[in-house]
Amino acid sequence: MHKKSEPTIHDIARELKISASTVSRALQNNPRISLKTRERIISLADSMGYRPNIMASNLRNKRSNTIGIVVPLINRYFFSAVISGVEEVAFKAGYNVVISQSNDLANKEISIVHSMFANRVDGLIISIAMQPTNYEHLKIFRKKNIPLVFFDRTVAEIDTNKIVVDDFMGGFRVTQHLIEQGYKRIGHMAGPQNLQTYLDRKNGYIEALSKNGISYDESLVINNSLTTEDGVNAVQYLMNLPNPPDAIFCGNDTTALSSMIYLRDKGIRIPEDFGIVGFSNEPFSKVVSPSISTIAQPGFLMGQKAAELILNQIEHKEKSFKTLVLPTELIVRESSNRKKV
Amino acid sequence: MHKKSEPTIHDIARELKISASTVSRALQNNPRISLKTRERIISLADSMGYRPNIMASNLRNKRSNTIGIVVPLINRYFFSAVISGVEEVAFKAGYNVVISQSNDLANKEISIVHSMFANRVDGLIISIAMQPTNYEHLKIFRKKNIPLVFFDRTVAEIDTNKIVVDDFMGGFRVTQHLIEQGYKRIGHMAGPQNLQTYLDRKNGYIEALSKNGISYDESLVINNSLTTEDGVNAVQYLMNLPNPPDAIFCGNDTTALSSMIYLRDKGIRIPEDFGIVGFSNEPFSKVVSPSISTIAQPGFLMGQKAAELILNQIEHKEKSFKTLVLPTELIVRESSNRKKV
DNA sequence: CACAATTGCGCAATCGATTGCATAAATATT
DNA sequence: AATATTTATGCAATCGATTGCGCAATTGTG
Repeated sequence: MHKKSEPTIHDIARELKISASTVSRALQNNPRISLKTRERIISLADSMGYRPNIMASNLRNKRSNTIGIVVPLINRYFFSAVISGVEEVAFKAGYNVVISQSNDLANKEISIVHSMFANRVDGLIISIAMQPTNYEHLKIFRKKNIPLVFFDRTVAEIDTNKIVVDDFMGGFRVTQHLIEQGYKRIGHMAGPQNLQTYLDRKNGYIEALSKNGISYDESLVINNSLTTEDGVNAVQYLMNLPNPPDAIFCGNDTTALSSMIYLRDKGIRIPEDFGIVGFSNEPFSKVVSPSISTIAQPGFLMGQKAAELILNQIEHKEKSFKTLVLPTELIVRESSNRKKV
Repeated sequence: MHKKSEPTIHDIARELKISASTVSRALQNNPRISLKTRERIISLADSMGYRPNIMASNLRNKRSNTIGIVVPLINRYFFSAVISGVEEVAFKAGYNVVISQSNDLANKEISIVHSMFANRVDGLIISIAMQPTNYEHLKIFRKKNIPLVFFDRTVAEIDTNKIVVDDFMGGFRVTQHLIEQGYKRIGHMAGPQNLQTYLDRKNGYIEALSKNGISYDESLVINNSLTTEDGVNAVQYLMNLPNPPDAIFCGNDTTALSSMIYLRDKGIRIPEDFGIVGFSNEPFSKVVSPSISTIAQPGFLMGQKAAELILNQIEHKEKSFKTLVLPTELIVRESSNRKKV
């Protein structure tokens, strides 16, 4: 905070020998104040470099003009795209955005969410951490009726606004595409199965197999945390099976890449011998060689929608909840395109 | 804000038939309150689900417990890494971080910075927009003595804490490396020259040429905004010169990549016929093919340092300013490594 | 011209937590 | 036992902006 205290409406009032109420009203363009007085006030305020103390205003108005956003990791393309979208919409509506990252740890998430609550954010937008917990910290928001929006990774047992991409269709399309490309044994690297997102993708995968009369072989599905190392370990394991797969649908682009590099180093040709598809369309997936087929998730749009939803709840007291399902797009690139579609 | 108003210290006081002062002190573990009373208060506070209203506390204490951070674009690896570093340190110290992006537009930056001021952030960490302006909005912070830290893109005329990477050495090393690799005519794609960062890189480039007895040819230097398209246009232009370069030092990895793709499509072999080095070590530069040599900037570390500096100013009223110069690291990859070092 | 309606502004309480000073009670000191 | 000291708590002002209510001055109406 500032050493030299800032001018307040009282300073302006004293100078002009009027009351602080009048100053406050004038600055809000309240019609109860005459044009002449208002002009005197605004002109003095300008020359004094007056800036309203938003903390005081917020306290009185019982709102913080702030939206909280919690992501697993800020420094990840998809999440920073979402943040960027939220920020854009929120800023235009006169809101601030405070962000925090959970690092995918339940305890940090709980601590962050409590802090956001104590700061009286007007609403919270969150994509939950991988590490499972009981979500009591989030249920508080529902209990107190503070707008809450989940995006991407949601909590089924909490009824509120949610925005997800169509993970089921994403998983389905990826698998369908691999089948159409003539791959016969398709594995799947799934994420933590406590997250709906990853469950849906897997279900889409299973559905596509079934529709094509391919029996679902559970031994080809690996549940891991989708880190670079996990990717390597998983393909290594899969390729050592008696009957290894000839394609894999990876839960994200990171594992798609690390799998690809591992296989390439083993002399396996992509996509001729082995097909790979990722998920999320990280920027690198377009520029690596071979480029990686993947599912595009509209991160920026998702952020904008999340902000719009929460602003609706905050400002119009919208009561009904919806779950927005944004479309995903299959992007076919080299890593799975052996028929050169 | 909440419909059902939250319990306050007054509610606790009333229930316990004591004063709000006592409650406030007890919750701060003030030794003036007896253990017995404190325990009663804390236990009741817990059972009521009491959470202090930080806005009220902040108003009274004349601090916001909030650090503002402004970046050109959240959704860029380097900047989100910095944000991540700031967030980590700030959170541990009990501060919130509010972020905004300028989209490299001067007007949005001004608007954001004013908003941060009105919100009484305890300190501001900023990397300025490319679009030049007079920086009056930032000088206010100095005038009012609100801690201000520049990172990466700084303003020379404002005396305050700054954190930069050693751009000069970065530019120097890149150029030296290209020379050592036997490239003879080295071009440079420089960014907007109103930013010190890019000036320093260019000066490093010039110095390396000079040290190696190579005359500086201004026609090989292009000043642009370093977008993907700029990169294509620049190499296209350079390659059409009567005496084109055989290597280029690009101001960022984005242009290095787009240049590379353009040249590859023209049948020019990288690095055999033409050497390319970028700047910033974007994640993709490691995984593209050929992989791109670049300069690593420690974004996360920079964020941590920025947060430490500003917390020092806020909490210990540190008066002296320093400019931290973080080391850069040349990462030699395929795009410039024709001698296979 | 008397009364009503409108306009312009101020008083004082409020939001919730904090804190200097005062007071009361308990304990220590001589 | 009387005074000094310590301990425990309360009173009331404060941070800066907002707003319901009321009052006075101005303008309008019959």
